Amino acid sequence: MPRLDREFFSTSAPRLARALLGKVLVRVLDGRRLAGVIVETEAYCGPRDLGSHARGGRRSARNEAMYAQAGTAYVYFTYGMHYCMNVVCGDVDEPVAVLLRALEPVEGTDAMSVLRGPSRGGRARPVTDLCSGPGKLCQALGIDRGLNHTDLVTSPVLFLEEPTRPVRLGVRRTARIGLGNAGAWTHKPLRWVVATNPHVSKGRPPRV
DNA sequence: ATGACGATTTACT
DNA sequence: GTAAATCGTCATA
Repeated sequence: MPRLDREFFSTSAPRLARALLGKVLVRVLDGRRLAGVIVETEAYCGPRDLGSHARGGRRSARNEAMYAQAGTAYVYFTYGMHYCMNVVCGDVDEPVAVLLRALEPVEGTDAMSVLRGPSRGGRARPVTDLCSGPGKLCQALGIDRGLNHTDLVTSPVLFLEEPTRPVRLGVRRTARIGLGNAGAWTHKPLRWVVATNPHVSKGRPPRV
């Protein structure tokens, strides 16, 4: 399927967050394709956004990728044990990005299951537990700090594609998950969810 | 140098 | 529902 190009990513965070729903995230690992349809995203809207790592214009080694060109991956480590992946958008030096929060696995689910590790009792994980959260999807696709700054437009191992088939969408917007005190930005509807899809994160069920 | 905390997940009461 | 796990980053001194 055709890859998403630079132009696709060169927009605002809210527009990209909406546009990414239904697109396919592909990770090539050991020559195998691991892929999932994006079903949940969050927009981070620049220096004014008090929920963003770039709030107040913060710029450091950790969030440097947010300032790169559209189509760059921003992967960061958090809580001492999890990675989260963003797709950078906007212009160079403008720190705006979209957090990928959940995928519906479509290729390589067996490999994802291994990467996620055994669930309680050693049984196989339900497929809905493979990529239903920002940390989970990074673990399931083998995404870690080594992929920070990856150019999703040109990389052979991490990129985005159009879906093979049209995706049924029932899009809802809610407040973002897990923010500390983000002031007036805490409750802005900057999370996009395919509400009817069982692979969304458990953070906060969307109203249907 | 030190301490608080985080765009989370999991297990346990 | 509550708490533990676990460590890099950032603010404060």
